[in-house]
Amino acid sequence: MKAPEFNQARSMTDTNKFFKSAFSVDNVIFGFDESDLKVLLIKRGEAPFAGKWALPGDLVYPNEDLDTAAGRVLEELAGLKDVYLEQVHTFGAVNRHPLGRVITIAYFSLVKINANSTPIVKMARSSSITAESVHWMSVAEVQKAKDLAFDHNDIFHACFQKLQGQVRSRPVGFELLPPKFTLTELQHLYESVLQTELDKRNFRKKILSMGILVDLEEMQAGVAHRPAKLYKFDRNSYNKAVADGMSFELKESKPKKDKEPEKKKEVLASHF
Amino acid sequence: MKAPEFNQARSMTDTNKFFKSAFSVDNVIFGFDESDLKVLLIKRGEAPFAGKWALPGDLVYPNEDLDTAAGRVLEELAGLKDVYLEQVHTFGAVNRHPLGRVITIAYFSLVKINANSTPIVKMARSSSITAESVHWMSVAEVQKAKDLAFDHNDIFHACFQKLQGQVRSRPVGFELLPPKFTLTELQHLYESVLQTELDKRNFRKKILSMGILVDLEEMQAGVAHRPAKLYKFDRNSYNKAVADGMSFELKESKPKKDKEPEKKKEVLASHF
DNA sequence: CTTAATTTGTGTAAGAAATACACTAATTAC
DNA sequence: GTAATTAGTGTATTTCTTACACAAATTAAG
Repeated sequence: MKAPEFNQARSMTDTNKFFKSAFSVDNVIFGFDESDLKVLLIKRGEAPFAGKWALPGDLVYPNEDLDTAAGRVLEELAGLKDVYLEQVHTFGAVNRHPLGRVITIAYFSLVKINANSTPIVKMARSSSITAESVHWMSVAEVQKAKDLAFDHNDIFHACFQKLQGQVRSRPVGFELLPPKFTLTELQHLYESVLQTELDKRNFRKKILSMGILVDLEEMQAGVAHRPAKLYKFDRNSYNKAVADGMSFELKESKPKKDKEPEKKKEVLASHF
Repeated sequence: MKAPEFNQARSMTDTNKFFKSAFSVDNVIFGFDESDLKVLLIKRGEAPFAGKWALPGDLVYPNEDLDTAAGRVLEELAGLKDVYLEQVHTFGAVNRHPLGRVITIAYFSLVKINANSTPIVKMARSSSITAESVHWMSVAEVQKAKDLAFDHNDIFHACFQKLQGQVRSRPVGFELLPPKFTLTELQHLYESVLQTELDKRNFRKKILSMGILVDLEEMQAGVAHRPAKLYKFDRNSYNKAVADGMSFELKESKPKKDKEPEKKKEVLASHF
């Protein structure tokens, strides 16, 4: 496995062989639409895997930092800058790419779909990302179908798991919401990401007790029912609260109204 | 790092700029010695950074998986196989390596220093890792000095943080202990990794209540005081417990016997 | 302009988990 | 056999988590 290939490579006159490897970034772009968690996928226009859905990604330029490359994918694909971006894992199985040794650094990013009329799916002309089409697909669907190109099912899975972990322990959920949001929207977001149900009163009590939301003294407009208060996330308060030892962890689950009480309750929060 | 190969690469005719890059793995190898958490470092024998301490690492062979490469570093350096290994983060700043574009995938691994007379620091003759010497250095020292080669201070920091997180939420601590251990040893391990003090009675209550340790009905030998019971970690019980919703999280801190009660108590467990 | 439909917003009691804390028991070294 | 050292153990208090139901605000439809 090691020495032979290596020596072979070293003694080869064609030094290209040894360096016939490259690295790419792939980006699992999450968005939250009304009440559904979605991922942005591209339909591949060329081989390999032509016609298959895949994660947007690109080779990293020789002079480009990894985070920059991941951000570029987002910008070229959707015209979005300054987006929450987090590196997750590097996938480097020898045969993961049919055309050669390409390892890929996986990122996830969080964007506000609703923000202001979704400029998404406007690929820059200059982009080196080739896609036949671009589509927001529901996370549940991607999870079920497991039909992405390359090893992108694994990558998606790792990134979604990472997102779930982060959302439970860091204030990243807000990145998926518009700046002003209602507590119900926030709760639905958590429910989508954690794929569970939460108790309304307990959720509100907990999140408000952290003192990281500001009541904007403003009401939701244009809804056909009692309007909700609008809040925003306040990063300063958050930083202070953390410095004072505030701890965040969402764990609760709604009672199952099924037949029996089943086994245990604690569906969530099985750390360890 | 691997100067020869790399120079070869640089001198090659620039057929393909995209492939003029390489990837390496770097491995933060943790060990627990009596009561001290340590890291295995190498002293570099050649430029760049000759004479500096660095993390052991190597270029990844063209036909080698990333995890395999990280494992190989361990094996060549210390003759250790089947060691706990976890990928942490990929560092790819354009100028992180003075000789060219080399991104590195960082791993941490957990080894049992005491196990049976520490075969560590016996570099395989065949190894392509060049080091003048190898040394177990205390984590605290590395943290304080911040004097490692390349961007290895950042890498070390990321890996140590990851270890701290994992140890709080997964049963990885046992990888640092011999198969049979006392509860006090286990507690000291946690204290070293989390850099805090824990309350003896609460620690025992908690860890025993999880039902993941087996009392070996055997006593510590060769100590000049009351001998302690020996335990081992039982992975089956652990898996069962997790399936039943058992949750692990270590949070407590010992009372400070300082002057004042200071601000808050909860020094640990500031997730979020 | 009344009624139906929808969603918001709120409190409390019971149970579970976390925390703080100090002395006796077992062993070896001298 | 006495001193030194570390192991081992229980409880009360406080804090956090959980379970749970109804009145208030608004729009849409008749």
